[in-house]
Amino acid sequence: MAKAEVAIRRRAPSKKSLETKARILDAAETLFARRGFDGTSVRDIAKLAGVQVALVHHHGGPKEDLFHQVISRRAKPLSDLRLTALESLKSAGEGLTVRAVLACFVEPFLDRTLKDEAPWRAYGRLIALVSADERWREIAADCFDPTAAVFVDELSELMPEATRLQVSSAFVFMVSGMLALTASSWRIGAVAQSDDAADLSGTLLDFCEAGFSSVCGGANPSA
Amino acid sequence: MAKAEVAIRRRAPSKKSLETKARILDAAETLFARRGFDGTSVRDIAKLAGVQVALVHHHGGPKEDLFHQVISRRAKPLSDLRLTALESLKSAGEGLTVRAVLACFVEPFLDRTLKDEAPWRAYGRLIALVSADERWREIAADCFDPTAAVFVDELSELMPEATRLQVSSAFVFMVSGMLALTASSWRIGAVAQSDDAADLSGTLLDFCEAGFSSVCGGANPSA
DNA sequence: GCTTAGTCTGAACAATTGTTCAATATAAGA
DNA sequence: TCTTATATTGAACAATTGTTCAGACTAAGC
Repeated sequence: MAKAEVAIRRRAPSKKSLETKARILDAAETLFARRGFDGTSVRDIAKLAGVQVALVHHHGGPKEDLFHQVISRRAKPLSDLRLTALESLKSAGEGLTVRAVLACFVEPFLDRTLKDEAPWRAYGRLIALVSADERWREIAADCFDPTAAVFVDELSELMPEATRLQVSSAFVFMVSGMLALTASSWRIGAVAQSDDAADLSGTLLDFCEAGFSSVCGGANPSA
Repeated sequence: MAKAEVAIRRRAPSKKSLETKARILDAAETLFARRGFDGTSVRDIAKLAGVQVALVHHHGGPKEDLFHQVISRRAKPLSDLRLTALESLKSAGEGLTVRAVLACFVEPFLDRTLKDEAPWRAYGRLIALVSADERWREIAADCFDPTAAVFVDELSELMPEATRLQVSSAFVFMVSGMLALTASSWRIGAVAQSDDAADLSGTLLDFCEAGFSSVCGGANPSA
């Protein structure tokens, strides 16, 4: 991350400067999502944010740091949404099914990236990009792996017969389906007409619930 | 595609020149897969191929055309593998199950991108990139949609209760899982130790067979 | 109100980008 | 063998890239 994070601040950043930084991150998020890291220039970001090129560096540091900041900015809130959903499900005492746990992971993401405001839509596509590119492995590990581990643990407890590899594999399949919905739902040809996001989300859960039970259920794993 | 494709040839290309072109496409494939379209420069490709920069243009045309050629070069053979597998399955008279049809689509791809030679591994990652980026929608439609349509048709016949949207959605989930295995199997933490590709391929089929039967089976779709 | 850390501007840097062109070497077709 | 279409070279083009810097502006903290 940028050295600005480490430097000793003698004055609190003004509200206006915080707004500027947010505007820069928003612009970067939009463009990185649309054209990828290498397809986006710092100048494009500056132009969209309505600021000078040097100001992007001032607030975001080198381009790679800026990218990292864009990813991590929404990662924490997203993880919180997922983990609190899981916590409240567990504290409910009943209904702790595989499907319900999967929903705690999938729905906070899809609710925002499919239906909600534009920034989250862009962020969704961006996550799909990051997850597909081994180049950003560190960023992905930093921002998403801890929460994913919690869910894999929970699922493993719910399906004690399954090996860790089986649960992890099924989890990756589910994540890939979730990201496909956000980033390339246009692949589902007819989907354009039916804009009911809840349907897609539900279909994904149907698909993955059955998939998990098949892969991680009590069936003979070697046959 | 390049105008070179349209131009009237008065002489057959020499064997050496065909080799050069193949070498350029190989280099482009490797680098595009590793760093994406924008992250790869024509000069990088030329250097890896051991030729002059201008020669890349001579054989591949503009960068976008070169990219298109790299994708389509292996698309035809791949489609043939899938379609002949499906044909021989159908002509066998029996065993025409959902899982068997899915295997006809998945296995020709995973067998090569997971186990086989390096060029196919790179190609697999490249397809994942193309599929995730709406920018290459035309290329993807050109190279893969026709074959995909055949399989969706076949699956729809096997599961007549399902709507086209349900089959398409499930199919997209399966494709996304398949691409995740090729391009980001590192996401499955422990997978590095078990290098048995057949296991992953089989796990994906288990997962998707159950998913299809859940989403496209006779269950009440609106409840 | 003064001081100055922090914000912002405008311009410039060197490096790299995709593409083009004239000239040379090579080999296919007569 | 001779002609010439094609393959290949080397150099150059203008445009864009990420980054930096000195100076002007603004407002936070005394």
